Order: sequence, then structure tokens, then C-alpha cells
Amino acid sequence: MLRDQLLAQSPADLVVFLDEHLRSGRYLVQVVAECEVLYHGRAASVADAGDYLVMLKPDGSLQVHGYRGVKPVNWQPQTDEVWATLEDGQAVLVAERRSPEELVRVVFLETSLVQALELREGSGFVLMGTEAEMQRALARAPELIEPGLTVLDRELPTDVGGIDLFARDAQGCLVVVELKRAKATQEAVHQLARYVARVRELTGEPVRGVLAAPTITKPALAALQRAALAFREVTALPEPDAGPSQGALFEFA
Amino acid sequence: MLRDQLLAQSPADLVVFLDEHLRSGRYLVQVVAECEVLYHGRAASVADAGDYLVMLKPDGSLQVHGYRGVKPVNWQPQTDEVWATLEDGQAVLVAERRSPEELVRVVFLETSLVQALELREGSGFVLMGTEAEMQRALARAPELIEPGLTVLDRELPTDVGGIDLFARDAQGCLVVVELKRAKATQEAVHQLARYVARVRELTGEPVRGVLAAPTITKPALAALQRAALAFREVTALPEPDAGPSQGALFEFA
DNA sequence: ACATGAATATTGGAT
DNA sequence: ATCCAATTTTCATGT
Repeated sequence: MLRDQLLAQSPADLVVFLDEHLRSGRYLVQVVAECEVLYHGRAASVADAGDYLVMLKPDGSLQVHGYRGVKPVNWQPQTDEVWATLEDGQAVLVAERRSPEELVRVVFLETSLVQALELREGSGFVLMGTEAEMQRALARAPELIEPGLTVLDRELPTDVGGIDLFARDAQGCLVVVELKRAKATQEAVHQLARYVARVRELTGEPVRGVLAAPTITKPALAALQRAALAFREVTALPEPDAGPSQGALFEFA
Repeated sequence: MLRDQLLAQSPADLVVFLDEHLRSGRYLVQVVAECEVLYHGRAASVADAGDYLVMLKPDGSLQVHGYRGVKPVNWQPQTDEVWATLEDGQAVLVAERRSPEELVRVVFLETSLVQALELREGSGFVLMGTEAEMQRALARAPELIEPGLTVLDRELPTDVGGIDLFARDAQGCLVVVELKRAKATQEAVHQLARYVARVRELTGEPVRGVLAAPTITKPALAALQRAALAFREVTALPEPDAGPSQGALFEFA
């Protein structure tokens, strides 16, 4: 997978290396160097001279990593053009994209390492415990929310947003369900309240609101109760020691 | 900055290398390999055997990069423990964190490259064009929103969220301003409507609502007008050809 | 530790 | 191209 590598080369050599390996669009290129980074686009930033790891992927995406954090210091998703030039005896890398118009510029002051890697396209990847999965599972087994519930619609669009699950309860009352895969916050309560109010207006019927999530913040629970809405605990992933019914329900089919 | 590097070594050597260089907590370690990745925590995922670049930073954060995208395929922010072991003749890397309880497990099937880098702590970094900056600038020069406006408060907390700018207009009417550094969406309109309604309830006074952003989506503008709220164009960054007043206003002091 | 909200959010999906 | 909503969001900040 390692295709080529240079150690402590001259700026001119670095430019040639980058030029060659970026051109093909087949390599992931890394440069470890002391450098300065400028960004201008949706926002703008300046990073003073420091040690960074610059990663360029074959899709034109760029990221500049510091010594900590998952998030790069600077980055740029899928750019349209990437090139390297020699300016005043220094190697400079520029990545540009249109729409939005953005530019990242890296000046390499002292390069330690450059390398080109070839990563074959990844194979299978499966993610479990998403909100979409939760929604499918609860649509199939709405009794997990409450007994006697009938699901009328999923992702029902209204003029104030999409309702995750729209249902009718055992007594025939309309129910709006808002789902969260993680701890529900006040924002989720506001969303639910908005949907419930709108459905009441549109139908003239009484409407109940249920927030279904694995947990809820204390302030959110208070707001929920003030608004006469309900919380129902639902987990996105089966517990390690969950019973077979729960486990089976949320297993990936 | 490159401290150590191994090419195409045995699983046992890989484990030794990882063990040595992870222990100190001073190195950024990378492994380029064909590997499988398992994740279990807030969600769960499985990545089949494929080529990935695994990066471990000294803070315990982990990321597994594929051939495209800024976002890693798998990752883990600041873990509490990282270790490597030999299992059935294969090198295995595990990164674990408590709170939330999460685990990433990488099985290296065929390693191409391992290296340890030392990146000295970064120096100065300045970001311009944030919402906080916009807020400061507009609080100092509220006439950019409308003439005669007086700012009463910033980040004013209410029980339905924090109001970005709370003000009084030339006629003495209360004004709630919601700021967005990028294109405003319907969500911003909902937020603003909620604040305006709450302030009306609390004060009994008439209240105007203004959404200040560089642009707004078409549906959001429609919703804004239905709710009798106003849009005001405000840019987070000075235009390249902006006049001196605009430019000076938003310059980083 | 908990909660909130911004972000150059990124990314995928729907229209 | 636009717009919306999820995200293992991450991350900084305030309480």
C-alpha cells in the first residue's frame, strides 16, 4: 500500500513528489512538516508555523492534523483542484473548491516526511443503532411505545417539519412521536411541541405527543411536563444483556 | 518529526512497536494496513477487511481513515486506554473509553507501514467569521441591523433558549434578533418565533423578530413571512471588495 | 458531570 | 442545485 516515500527532501523535490502523486488521483498523500496554514472560505483562519500532518485523499479532500483531537485543525472536503508550487524557495500546497468558493494554502517550512499510499476502495461497512433503524423497529412493533398504538405514517411532512411517527392510540386519539437515538434535549421537546400544536390546528382533534429516546436531560423532562407531553424510554441498541425480544427487534436484518 | 518507522513487519513486531510508542503518550502513531474494524458504544459498526489508515494521537484519540472523505470511517475521541496484543497470531489494537462506554477494535490482517511521529504542540491559531464575532460586531454597531436600534442584552437566557441579541428599536419596540453565520434555515425561523412568542408572553409588550444572516433558504423566507418576522442580510466575513466600514467592522481586533 | 449550542460542521437523501 | 435532517457528530463553554 505504501507506494513512495521521501525523507527530509528539498522543497523542490517535495513539489515534484506532490505534483506527481496528486496528478493521478489514485494516492492518499501525507506530508509531515512544520508549516503554516491559511484558510479562506465560509470562514477564514490562520495557523502560525507549527508541526502538522497534512493528508490529501484521492477524492481531493484535505485535512491538516495537529497533535490532538479527532477534528483536523484545518480541512477541506472534496476540492476541485489541488496543486503544489515553489514560491520563494518554499513548497506551497493549495487546495481549492468552487461552491462554496474556498481555499486552503499550506506553506511547508521544514518537511520531515512525504509519502504516497494506495488504499483500495473499502468493502462492507454496517452501522447499527441509527435513528432510521429505531424508526423501522418501532413502526413494526409500536407496542414498545405503548400498547394498542397503530402507526399511521412515518416521516410525515408538515409545514413545520417531518413527524417521525404519526399514530393513533388505543382510545383513537392521535399521537405524534418524536424519536431520538441519543439523550433527548430541550430542542427535541420544542420540536415535538411544534408538531403537536400544528396537528391540532390542522385536524381539530385532540393530539398527544410522545418523545421516545433512551434518556432525557433533566431540563428537557421539566419542559416536557410543562407542555403536557410524555416521555417513553426506547433504546437504539440492544443492551448487552437484553432479553431475546428486545435483542431480536433491533438486530440488523 | 518522524521518530520510527517499520515496513511490512510481522504481527509480533507490530505489537511491540505499538506497545512501545503508545506507552509514552508522546507520539502520533499511524498504521497503514488491511484490517477489520469493530466499534461498539453509542452505536455499533462492523467494517469488513479493507485498506485503512489508522491514526492514534497522543491524547488517546483514534481515527480510521478510508480512501475518501474528511470524516474517518471509524473513530474515537480521547480514549482512556489504548493497547495492542497478539491474538491467534494477529495484531489487534483496542481503544477504550468510559463515559460513554465505548470500544474500537482493529484487527490487522496485513500491515504495510507503521510509523511514530512527534508533533510539537501547535502555536497560534486564529479563526475569523464565527457567530460569536458577528455578535460582538453587531452589538457594537447595531445600526447594521437597523437604524436606531439599541442593544439591551446578548445571549439572554430564557426558558426556551438563549436570545442572541435583545434590543429596542427607534420606536421603543422590543426586538429579538437571531443570528446565523451561514444560510438560515427553517430551524432558525422556528427558534426566532419561539423566542418572540415567549418574550411577548413575559412582557405583554409588542415584540418584533429579526433573523440576521448572510442568506436564507427559500422555504425559510416563506415561513418567516408567514410568521410576520423579518430578515436582515448580515455577513460574517467582510467581502473581498467590501467598503472600509464593513471591512473594519468585522476585522479581527 | 451535565447541559447547551456552534461548527469552515460533514454527509447522505429527497425534491 | 437546494434543502433538510441525522450524526458514534466533535468541541468549547458554562453551571
